[in-house]
Amino acid sequence: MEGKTYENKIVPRSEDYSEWYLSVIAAADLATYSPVKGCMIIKPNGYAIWEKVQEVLNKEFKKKGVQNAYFPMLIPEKLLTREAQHVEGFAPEVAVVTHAGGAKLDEPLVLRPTSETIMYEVFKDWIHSYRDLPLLINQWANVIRWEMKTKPFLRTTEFLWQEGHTVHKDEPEADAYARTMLGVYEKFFADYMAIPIIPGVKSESEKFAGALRTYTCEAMMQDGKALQISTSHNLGDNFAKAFDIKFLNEENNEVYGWQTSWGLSTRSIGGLIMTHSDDKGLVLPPKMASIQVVIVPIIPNPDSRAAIESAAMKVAESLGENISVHVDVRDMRHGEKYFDWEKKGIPVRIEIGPKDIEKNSVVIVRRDTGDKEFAPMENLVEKISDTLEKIQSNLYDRALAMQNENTVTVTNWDEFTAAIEDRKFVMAHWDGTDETEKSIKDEIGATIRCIPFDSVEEEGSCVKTGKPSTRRVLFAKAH
RNA sequence: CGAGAUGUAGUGUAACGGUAGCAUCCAUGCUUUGGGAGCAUGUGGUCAGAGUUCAAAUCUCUGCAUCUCGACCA
Repeated sequence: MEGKTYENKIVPRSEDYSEWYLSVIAAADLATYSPVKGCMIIKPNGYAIWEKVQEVLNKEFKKKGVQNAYFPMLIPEKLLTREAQHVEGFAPEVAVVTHAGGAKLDEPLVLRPTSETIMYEVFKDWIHSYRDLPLLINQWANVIRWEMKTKPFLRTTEFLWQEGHTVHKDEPEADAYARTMLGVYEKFFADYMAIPIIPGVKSESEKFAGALRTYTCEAMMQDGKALQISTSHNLGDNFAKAFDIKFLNEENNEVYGWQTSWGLSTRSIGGLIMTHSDDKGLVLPPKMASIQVVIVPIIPNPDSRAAIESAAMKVAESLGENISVHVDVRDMRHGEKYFDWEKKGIPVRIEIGPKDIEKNSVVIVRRDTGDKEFAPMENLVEKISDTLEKIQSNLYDRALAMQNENTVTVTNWDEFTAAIEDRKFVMAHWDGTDETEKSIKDEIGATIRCIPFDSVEEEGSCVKTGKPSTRRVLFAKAH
């Protein structure tokens, strides 16, 4: 991926949303372009966010009985072609290895675009009895999808993700599990990423290639566009039949397994950036920040440096182990340090200078609001913990308010097109056909993001065709 | 892959066919220090190849790359 570099300048959101996004990534030093087109180098600041994602999700997965494993990146081509819809969906974006070891391969190997096929090829040998079920496996991996157009985090040729794959004894259990895992994602986004999402079901045309049903988390970015930020699929017995995943049930009958798969990728970091950041740069929710508090010593003259820095260290120690803190002792002017940490999104800044030491207090500055206040040194731990919690909930509330303000319900085509052009999330009736969905997409560029779980059943008529409809679905332009 | 645009230090920009310059960044030194410091010195560049010309960053051709817009997508 080649492209413009932005150095330290943040392009205002109002000017160009896409450039703003790229400039925030550059300023916070999260990622950079790779010599390979479409790929991205995730730098330490960006990878630290991914490590947080891994930490939190692994904990949640364990609670649900999921075990981590790892499968090869190279998949024999004929495995990929086993499930008809799956091949059709992925064929255009698969990269293939044709030569290795100095010779042409007898059978080409594909670089995994997802791991259903290679996993299920061995799952069939792991499962013999209903007592082996459910099988709950997750892997953290990279995958390759040869996309036409890429953008850091949101869409890259190679990306990191976790993909969970399960086998169950019947369809209801599989469906419930797919829903459960979507719930894990929903909770993760709400509680950690501070991103409010709209959970729901994908329409037929938007569902995963090979799935019976796809559940999704859709989030609204600050430009009003939707981001599909994670998905969970009920695969039915489509793959089980293609890969011969069978077991003996309680009645001693040989039956097919019922499967799910669910994934969350580095795209979620893109969603994090686009949800909270501002014209000063990245804004990290405290629970996703590897550094939650930065202490900047204010040094009026070189002679006072040692004393003030040691005072700053003491404050850092006093915050204890539950708050991650960094003392910035670089040889820079403090003003420059402020800007540096602001663009990196660190939630709280503590300033400590001679006047503060004299008064036995510090200055606390919030990244989300910019609010500055003096805080006495006593009870500083409580004060900081409290501030971090406030920032976490404020970010969520702010994003939720934005989503609510920009979600509208419409009844006719004029209202519909006006709202879509105005970058709203639009709840509208739809006749349920692929043709109507496609014609809406072709005409105005909006797609059905999902049929929200909380969409109530009601009589209505499709905004495009006027045909009868039983519930409203969520339309929006998507990233 | 189709259509259009653009390629000059790390970055951002100048130069009629005639000495490649400015700013920033980086490095060094001094002075500064409660919100992006100042001065001095220094390192570093015409996308690649061919052609036209006394002379090419500039004109022509080819290639490559990037950007914007479409088709694809977690």
